[in-house]
Amino acid sequence: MSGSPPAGRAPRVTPMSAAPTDPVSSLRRVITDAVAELGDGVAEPGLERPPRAELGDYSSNAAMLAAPVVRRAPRDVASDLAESVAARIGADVDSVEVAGPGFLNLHMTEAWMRAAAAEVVAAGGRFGSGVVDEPRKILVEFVSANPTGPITVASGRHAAYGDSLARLLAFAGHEVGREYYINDAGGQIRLFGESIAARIEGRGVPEGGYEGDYVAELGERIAAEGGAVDAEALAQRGVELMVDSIRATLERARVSFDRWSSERDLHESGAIDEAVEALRERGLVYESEDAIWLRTTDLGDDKDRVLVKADGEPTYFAPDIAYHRDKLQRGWDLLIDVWGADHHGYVARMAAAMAALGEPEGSFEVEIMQLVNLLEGGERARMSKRRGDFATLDDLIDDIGVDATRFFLVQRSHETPLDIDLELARKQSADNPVYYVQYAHARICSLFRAAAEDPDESGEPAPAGSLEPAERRLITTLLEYPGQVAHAARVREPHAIGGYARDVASDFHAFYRDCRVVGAEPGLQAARLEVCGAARVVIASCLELLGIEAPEEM
RNA sequence: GCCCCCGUAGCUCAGAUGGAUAGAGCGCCGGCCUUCUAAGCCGGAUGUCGCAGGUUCGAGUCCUGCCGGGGGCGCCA
Repeated sequence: MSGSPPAGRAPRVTPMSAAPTDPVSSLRRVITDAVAELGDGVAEPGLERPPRAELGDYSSNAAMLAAPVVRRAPRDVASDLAESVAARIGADVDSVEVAGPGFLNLHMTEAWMRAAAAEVVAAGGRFGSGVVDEPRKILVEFVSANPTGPITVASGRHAAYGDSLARLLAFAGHEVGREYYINDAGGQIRLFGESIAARIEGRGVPEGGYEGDYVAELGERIAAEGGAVDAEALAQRGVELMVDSIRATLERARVSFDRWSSERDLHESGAIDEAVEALRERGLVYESEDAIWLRTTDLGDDKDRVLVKADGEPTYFAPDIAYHRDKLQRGWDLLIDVWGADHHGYVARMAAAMAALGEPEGSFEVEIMQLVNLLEGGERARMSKRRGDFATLDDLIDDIGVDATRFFLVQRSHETPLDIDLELARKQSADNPVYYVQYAHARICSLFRAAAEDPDESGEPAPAGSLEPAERRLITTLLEYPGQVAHAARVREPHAIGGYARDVASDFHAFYRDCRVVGAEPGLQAARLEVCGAARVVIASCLELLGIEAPEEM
């Protein structure tokens, strides 16, 4: 495999350069300013939703944080802050109350709520984006499954996670690249070629070789093409075909890459030798027992590691270092690698290598993925690429569809083992969270269609007292979105977006029950439609981050 | 032995710098369609947050030890 195939196309979320303002950020700023007046040294106050709606729309622990600094009782500080905050916000707040141990509870006005919904609609697809303080150039490397077999469900989880993470980081405001590293050199590839040769010749595959039916199919296909059939040529051609097939599967899953990097290229270009040389210049390389070692113990690893084996062949480690060096030389300042749990023991070594290359701490991260189990009536399927009995990502997509596949694969934190209940994933009902969220979106679109038939052209403002609790709750949840994005991006957890989307859908369905939209009195229909519009913006945005379609009707 | 992850409702899991009465889904029981999509909504039951200490005005969250589960510790990739 040489060269880089063109990147596939997937929907991208537009990154924003300037940090936008949003209603919640503005409130947060007011609190911060009020606290700053009390003196220095107070930690950044929190602004969150209180546990019960009666307590207010927003709650801050500012007074409790300030109390020890100014040496006064929390509730005492709180009452002063409450006055100051109320004055700063002005007409948008109904009241600022002191509650419990010293919380500041804010009750916002109806007008503020409705204006906030309008802001969301105005921001559209940009709402929630560009929330990161310090944008970085981040390269996410993920999947990178060996090109010796089809993409399994486990690799599919890497794909869904890595792709959503890349979308999320870009949306949050980082510059993001996505890359697949093809391990097209070394012993496994040799074995792969020998396995194909064996199948062509009708022999059994060699010890530890690849036995799946796809190997025989590859053999037939390559044999039909004619040309050389030695094991090395077979391996090369086999890898090419496998990579094509892997790319097709991933694109089907709406996962694309900006670049496919080849390990073989690193061998041929001399990049590996250069990397070893660079390490040698730093005095971290030595020879022992005919092998070449990297002194990783100086950099946090628990033993030194071999770069070049006694037989003169590089280990897997050496090209990996060369590859990471190349990524940095291409201008990325943070490399995020998504690895399987079985590579956990490799993290310290790679981090040591990065340090050996002189990279500052914080320029390399590894996200470790846990396994996926498919459940069907309690039965578990174990997945192994070496044998022929694995479950492929294509199989899963055929079974439950792309949307459900993507949603379920990022439903849990990537570092937690995942069980997928196929029966549930197949179900087209409210039990299935994918359809639950999509249905909310379709329902909103349906409302807009109905409203177009019966438009509210009164131009009146919404009547006073018309903001129902369910409506207030929905708007407040929608306004959380920028914070949700910032948090999910910071902790590299796109699954949080899925959970949040479900909350939005749930609040929307409750709103739908309590608040008549089409046919409401003049002024109110338009105002409520604005809330629906805001909900549609946020749900569509969440779904896009997850690579899931937002249907207009179902 | 060393390192990493995990232990929260019957099940699967959320719980962001420590904050108010620890949440959701599934499952179970019972209700709701002559009005905007019932792929929806509402109500009900269930917790020594693995155990024991410690720090704190306050601990599921932080610290220490222990118990239990998973994974990793190759001149394989």
